Amino acid sequence: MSERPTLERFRKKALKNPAVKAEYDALSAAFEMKRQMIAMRKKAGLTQEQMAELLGTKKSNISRLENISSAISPRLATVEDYARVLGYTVKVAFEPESSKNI
Amino acid sequence: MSERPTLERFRKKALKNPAVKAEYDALSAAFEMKRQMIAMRKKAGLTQEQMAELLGTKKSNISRLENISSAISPRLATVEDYARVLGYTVKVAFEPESSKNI
DNA sequence: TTATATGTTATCATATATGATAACTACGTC
DNA sequence: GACGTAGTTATCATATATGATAACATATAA
Repeated sequence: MSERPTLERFRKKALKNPAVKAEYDALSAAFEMKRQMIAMRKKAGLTQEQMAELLGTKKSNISRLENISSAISPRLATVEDYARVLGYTVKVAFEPESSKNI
Repeated sequence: MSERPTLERFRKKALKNPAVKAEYDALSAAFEMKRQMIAMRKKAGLTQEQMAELLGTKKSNISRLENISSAISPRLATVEDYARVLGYTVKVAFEPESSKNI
């Protein structure tokens, strides 16, 4: 099996179009989330290397996790671990698409 | 390499203790999130099988995703896909642990 | 009873996230 | 220039999420 015809597949394919990717990033939860994660880390006065040590990993992995342009969609547990060592908890909320301007 | 000494490892190990697991579930973002996901699907009047079709997968996978007791920590993209077909967007928020009672 | 619908669970295969390492850029500072 | 700091990127290995299939439980209806 080479390609699975899922929404996920479509997503990956569409993201190869730079214009689509930019639009998608702006809408994706990951985009704003990563910005918040970086802000939290910096507010705590930590470098990626220090953050990596707190999480038992390496700075390169933290960089990948925080990178906006990264194609990875992290596991919820990874985001929770990151937040926890900074003293935060994670809340996931769902908003109806129809409610455009909150 | 058999065991990686990460927080994730610790988490997996601790979860084998039922009491720890119950406590952890109550605190984990995934716990409440999955409850919301199920509620959204039912509000839309969809079965797991219909949901699976919308997402290009199978009902057994939807069941696993929605299952509270499941040890899986889904990818953010998976949660977003699930929400999208139901007409929702996903927001991830971080709350300081010190703010106990919101 | 026999179906049918809905959801669960187990298993295996595949895709993807994550870990580790190394090399690299860019920036200051000396 | 050399040196250190902070972050990035590429690569490979491993862990885990996800896909598909099948079997199962349970309820409801006929």
